Amino acid sequence: MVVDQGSAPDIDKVFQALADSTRRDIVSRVATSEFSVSGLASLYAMSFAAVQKHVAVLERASLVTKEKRGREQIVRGNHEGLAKARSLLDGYEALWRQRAGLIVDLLNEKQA
Amino acid sequence: MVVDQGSAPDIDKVFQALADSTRRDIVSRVATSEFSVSGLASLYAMSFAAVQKHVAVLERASLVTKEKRGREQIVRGNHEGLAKARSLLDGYEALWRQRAGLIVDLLNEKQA
DNA sequence: CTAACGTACAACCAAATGGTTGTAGATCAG
DNA sequence: CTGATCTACAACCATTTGGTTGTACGTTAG
Repeated sequence: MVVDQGSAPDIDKVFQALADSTRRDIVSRVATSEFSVSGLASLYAMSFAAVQKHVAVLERASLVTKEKRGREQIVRGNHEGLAKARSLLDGYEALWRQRAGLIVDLLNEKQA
Repeated sequence: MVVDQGSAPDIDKVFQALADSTRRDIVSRVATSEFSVSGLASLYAMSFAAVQKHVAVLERASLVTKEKRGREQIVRGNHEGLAKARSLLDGYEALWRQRAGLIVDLLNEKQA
């Protein structure tokens, strides 16, 4: 398929991970600096375990990485997942722009 | 501001909508041509009602629009929701590039 | 008019999600 | 060593999600 970049389950994980405002906030914070999991947890009005789960979701989506440092786990932004999502949306954008001048579009109007 | 970035719940809906491969396939198909809901339903190995629900999710996320034509509902791509998601991801990308410690940054990209 | 088609929507179900509390293992400070 | 801190993970709960079937209604074709 034209738009497909990476396997569907992986893309599912990326968008699913981004579909939560707490997780998006974590992504934007770790994009510019490092945080321990507990450092992140102190920012939100929810339990440590809840934040831990959010970080795990982001990690599975390749949007962040964790690295053990002493007794802390340092969370950093990971470009990989973000790039996946962006390239997919760029693909849709390209399709969309392609549509404007497409005569085939008119021919296919009744097609199902 | 040129592009409205949208409220958090709206963004939630867009990413949530994109976190399903059937819905992403619908988005890519209606990006270039029109489909009735039943036309879309014939493409997937699931019930009409299931596809109807997927379209409803996409519509609530402003990723598609529906327009009644006779007894059919014509589904078209809508640029609005897509633009929302893209501008948000572009924002993350910008944060990422602003990040201090650029050497470490580049090393991380090599690994990915 | 009648039958078939396209849609809408409700009710139901299993699984996933987002949160909680509690327990336990490492690691650091004193 | 002891205690505080950071993390991991299990169990539990309410809500949402993604699917189903069934019913109802407007629209088009014959």
